[in-house]
Amino acid sequence: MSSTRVLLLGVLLDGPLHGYEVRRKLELWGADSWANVAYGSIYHGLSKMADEGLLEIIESGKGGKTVYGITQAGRDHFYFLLGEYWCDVKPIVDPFQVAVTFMDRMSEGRLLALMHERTQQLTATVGMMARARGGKQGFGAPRHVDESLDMIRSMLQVQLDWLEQAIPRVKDNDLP
Amino acid sequence: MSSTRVLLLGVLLDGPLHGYEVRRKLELWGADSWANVAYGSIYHGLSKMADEGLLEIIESGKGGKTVYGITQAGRDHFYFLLGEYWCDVKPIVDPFQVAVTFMDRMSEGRLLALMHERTQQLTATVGMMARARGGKQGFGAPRHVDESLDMIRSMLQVQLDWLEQAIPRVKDNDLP
DNA sequence: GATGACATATGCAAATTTGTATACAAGTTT
DNA sequence: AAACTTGTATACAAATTTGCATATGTCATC
Repeated sequence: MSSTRVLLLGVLLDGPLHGYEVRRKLELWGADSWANVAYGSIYHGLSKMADEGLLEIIESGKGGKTVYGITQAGRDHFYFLLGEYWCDVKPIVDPFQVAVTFMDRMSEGRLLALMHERTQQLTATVGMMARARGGKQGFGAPRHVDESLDMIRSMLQVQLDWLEQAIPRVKDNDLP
Repeated sequence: MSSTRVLLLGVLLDGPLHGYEVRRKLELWGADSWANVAYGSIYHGLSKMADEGLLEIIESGKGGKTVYGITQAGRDHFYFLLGEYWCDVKPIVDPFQVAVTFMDRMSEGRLLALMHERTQQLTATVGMMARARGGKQGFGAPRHVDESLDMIRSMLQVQLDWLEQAIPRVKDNDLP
């Protein structure tokens, strides 16, 4: 199961919002770099949870915006899910590892070229994230959302470190 | 988009297999700890890609097993996707960061309890992964799949390191 | 006041994923 | 050998996600 529901419920804890405001808040938090919420899913998620009684429709804009608020059942469910997310070690989904899995399917030349290319991409991304740090508070984002971004940055650093030691190994035919 | 397609195509590179064999191979590679392939999706993915000409049905078992092989179009598509996975820095989806995002929604007591609980869970998981390292080669898994598991272990270590420095900060009211 | 460029805001069909039900073979216990 | 557990193997309905199509508002500029 994805994290869409917790995110939607969590965003609504402080008061009713309509779909687009939810989206903005998630963007502000940088959720797109550590969660997987396609913005199209927001509207489905909201209306589904309203059906289930976790949310209620505050203002049904016929043709316009629909404002959703969280119900007590919704709050309860949120705290239940939150507890799970804290306790359970769920798998971290890293698309790069799919690439690594098939590193033996390419010629050494192509592999090394791609490894260098990725090193550059990663360095740029990590640098950008470091600079972006703290820039969101001005727009009302809580201070601790930066903690998530720091962790993501460290995880990208793990990829960088791996590349750094793997490149010489590939050259020495120690890998794959 | 998820990584189901590359994984299925990649698993079939070496020769035709039926659905359950694909599943076993992915399990052997430890794919469930860094990818998100529900085993139910395998059958859909295979038959869909067969429709699209990326795979071909080698042996259509009416009522029994269906064996799929990769076509040239499938190989081409695989290498195209693989290039993308190497170059593009796609978001790492980490469910724990959802938990961190809402750390300000709990009492300090409960938060600290959950942080300790997670520290323990993580320590256990990391230990298990360290011990499991290398144990799969005996069953025909390529040596470099361990590289993925190492990276995942390091990423879990990032969570541990974060917790270690965050716990005192919470106690000092420096967080959230 | 027309034009264009953006930001705001939602909905939906098509594609995908999930969880579970099903079936049968093989082994093993009683 | 009947009654079980376990492993093998697939399919499917229901739920979810995705990418895109569709409006509408607004602000500047010519």
